[in-house]
Amino acid sequence: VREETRRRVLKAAAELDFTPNMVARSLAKARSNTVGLIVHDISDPYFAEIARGLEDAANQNRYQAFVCSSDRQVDRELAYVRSLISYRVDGIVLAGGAIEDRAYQTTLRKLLTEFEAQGRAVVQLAPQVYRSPGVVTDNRGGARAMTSYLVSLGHRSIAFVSGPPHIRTSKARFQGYRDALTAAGIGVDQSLVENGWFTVDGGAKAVSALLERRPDITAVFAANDVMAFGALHELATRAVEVPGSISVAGFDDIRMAAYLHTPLTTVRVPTYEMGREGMAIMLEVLAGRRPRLRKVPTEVVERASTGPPRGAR
Amino acid sequence: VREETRRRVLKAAAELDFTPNMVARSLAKARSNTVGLIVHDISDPYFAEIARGLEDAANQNRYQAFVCSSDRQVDRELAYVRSLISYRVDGIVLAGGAIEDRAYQTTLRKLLTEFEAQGRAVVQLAPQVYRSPGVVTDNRGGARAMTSYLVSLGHRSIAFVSGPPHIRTSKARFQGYRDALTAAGIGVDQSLVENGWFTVDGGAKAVSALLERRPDITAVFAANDVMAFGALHELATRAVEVPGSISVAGFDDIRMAAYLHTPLTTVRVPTYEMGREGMAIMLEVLAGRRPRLRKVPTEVVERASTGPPRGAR
DNA sequence: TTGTAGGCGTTATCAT
DNA sequence: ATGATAACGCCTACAA
Repeated sequence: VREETRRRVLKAAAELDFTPNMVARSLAKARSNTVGLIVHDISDPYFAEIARGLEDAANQNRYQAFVCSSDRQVDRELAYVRSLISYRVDGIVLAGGAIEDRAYQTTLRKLLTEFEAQGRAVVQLAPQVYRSPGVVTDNRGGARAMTSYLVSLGHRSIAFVSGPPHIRTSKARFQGYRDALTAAGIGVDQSLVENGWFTVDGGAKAVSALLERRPDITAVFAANDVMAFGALHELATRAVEVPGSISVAGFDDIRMAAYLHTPLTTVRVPTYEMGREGMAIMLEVLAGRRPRLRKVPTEVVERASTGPPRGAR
Repeated sequence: VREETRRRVLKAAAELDFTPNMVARSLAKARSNTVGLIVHDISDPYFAEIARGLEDAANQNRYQAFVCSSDRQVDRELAYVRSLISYRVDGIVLAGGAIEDRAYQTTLRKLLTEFEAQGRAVVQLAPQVYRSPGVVTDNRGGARAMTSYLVSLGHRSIAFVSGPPHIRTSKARFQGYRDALTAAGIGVDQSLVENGWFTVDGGAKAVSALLERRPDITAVFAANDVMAFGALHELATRAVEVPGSISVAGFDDIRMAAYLHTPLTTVRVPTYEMGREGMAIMLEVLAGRRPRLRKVPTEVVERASTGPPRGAR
């Protein structure tokens, strides 16, 4: 381009304060520079942190991100996927764990296969049944490590507050709990397990139910941090000492976890980084490469909410 | 439309599994059915809850929402606004408080005025200098009410953990604090005020600094809940009893506030509803109406973190 | 009721 | 290096 022409064009653009129209560009290029992020609930700190990571990476690459909260409902999830496809997003990031539902899975696979066939990208940030690149945490391993840690502290009656039963992540974390108990020669007792729906309130209620049923428990392992919050609150309400009387552990290491009155022992999941990484992987796919699904290791973060069982030593 | 034709079209559409192209539709209609939500940080629970409210309302009206975290930086904020305009969003929702910066304000006004001139909508969910419909909370009144409440409990040395100085919301909440102290015949002492940047960590550090400087304080009023979290944590670390030795109050009433070890006394702000309402207002504007800026009252929610000053009774 | 032409603002292609 | 033209997929308007 000749220098003078260049100058003239730029000047004219400035005078008419020309604003490029991404819609027209998207239509012409068949690329929209947008991503869709499907989460279970953007107001859940875990997903909010992932969203922030994804957004930062997207923004740095001149992408805009749509955020979609499905509340783990299959119809809403599919409606969002369809909508994102209509909007011709370049990629879809599945941040929540797979929902176990046959019909849903079939439809989802069909939609996403077709989507990818058009040169677009699907990235997962939690175990999905649909095969796609992404980065997922070792849910089972993390839960196993945490349970083993509690066992090593001397606990034998460890309650488990689980996530919703139809979510794959819930199942994996429960399996890790079972693995460790089995390995320690302690069986899994169903009366020690209660669903907390991955919510604060659910966590509080679950602990309440568990205490009624099994007053002998010395530790509570909540399958995510928000439920652990609820659990801690319920215990505080009942004036049960933590960790003196009951130890509490969580999973995810959301930012607030370190700032609780009794800082929470938990399994670290690098949420923000996963979000960033998710976008990076998407760009790779769009560039024609074929990154693999990566599994990031988890790590037990010991804080003040856990200790030996009461009566011990 | 004739019934048979209709059937034939639908059948053909199904066979070719036709997916409407929103990009093309947007170009043709000059309406994209998308909204941009600009927040300070989507991983901050306050904004995440607003986002969820907005998203729900958007979704129900077949809109998709872009989320943009500016970190309260003027350049990022403007870049996001420009980007959203490029993407031809139908509306922009400003969820964060105004950033006090002359050049930024001027540019923002220019961009948004032009944007609105094209039949698009701007909605504010926090006091902006740009005039637009929306719903904002009574920050000053809420802070005044909370401070008065603390005074009524008998407190005289009330520390204030403020938000970033260049944010209008910070200023309003500080003014409310000052109003109440002045009304009570207690002057504002700058050594009782410390910036906590609206972050958990900032809140913890601020309390730390305040305790060094003014060991005589009997109450801490944090200008938002996340800073109050940090404050509570710092106090717990130092084994300072709450509310026995020091009372703590927050602002916003984010969901977690009720679930802390010591449930937090705070000023309720209906975040989720504000998000929903923001989208509703936007649709009104787009429908040609001219809704006014609404102010929602705030309310002090008394919980366990506050009580009379130590020594009193 | 159905069919057809033009335009939305870009990009890509092909001539000049 | 530059200019002209045909897509991109949908919508609106008008004609048949």
